[in-house]
Amino acid sequence: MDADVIRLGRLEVRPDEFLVTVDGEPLRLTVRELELLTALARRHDRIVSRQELYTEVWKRPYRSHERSVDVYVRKLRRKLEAAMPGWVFIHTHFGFGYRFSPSLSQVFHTRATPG
Amino acid sequence: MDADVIRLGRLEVRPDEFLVTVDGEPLRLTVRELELLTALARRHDRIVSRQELYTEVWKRPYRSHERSVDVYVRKLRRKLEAAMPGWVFIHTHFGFGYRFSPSLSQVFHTRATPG
DNA sequence: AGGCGGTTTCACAGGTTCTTCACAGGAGGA
DNA sequence: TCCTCCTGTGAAGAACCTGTGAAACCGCCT
Repeated sequence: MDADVIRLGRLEVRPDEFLVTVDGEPLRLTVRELELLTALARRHDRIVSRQELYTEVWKRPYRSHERSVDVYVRKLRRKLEAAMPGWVFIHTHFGFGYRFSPSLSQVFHTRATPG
Repeated sequence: MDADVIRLGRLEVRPDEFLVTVDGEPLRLTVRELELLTALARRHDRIVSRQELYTEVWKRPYRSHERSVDVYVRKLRRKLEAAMPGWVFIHTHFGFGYRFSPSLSQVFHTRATPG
């Protein structure tokens, strides 16, 4: 069932080993965080609904108004940002769900307003 | 229920993936916009009444004087025109409804009126 | 029992999208 | 042409969705 390794640039996810690394350095994640990240990474570059993520990770029926996915997206974003500053990983698709696509943040091109 | 892919020239609609592309580039649509475009594209080259579109997309009974379909046709036309300038996608059939048929705009052949 | 790390739920703030309205513009018939 | 009905369109408030900190909850260990 588990793919061996999901490699996305500097990020590596090894579900079978309960391990995620950035530049080879392990990321300290909890069980839920790891499972959600794995579910997202397996579907990288595709929009995935909360329902699909929830039923896969939490293994129970999804109720609308369920916010656990959002909360764990927040936790993942924080840890991923800390490990790779300036990168964005989890993109929100309003009304649809989330999409996992590591990409350099636009913010890095801003500068002080001239004049 | 959902057809996998609706392909119409440079346009591709993938309802199951919440995705529409033009020349492979994703189009940024909202939920309603995607649903209406999907409903239209599934019936391409046929005239479809507002009532049929409304009951399929909005999933509630249609009232005459309902203008939501018109408003969303406007939104779709704008985004499609931006993605493929010079093309017309949604044709109005006065008194009947709309028809989805990607076609090159007549405007491209106009010139200053002679005489 | 108390502490601890992790998970779930809650509440509110902040955004985005949807619906409705009002008026302008256009089409078709008399 | 004039009248009526239909469609195009911008705008505003309603409705809905997401971000987020923090409290509540839970199982485990000491």
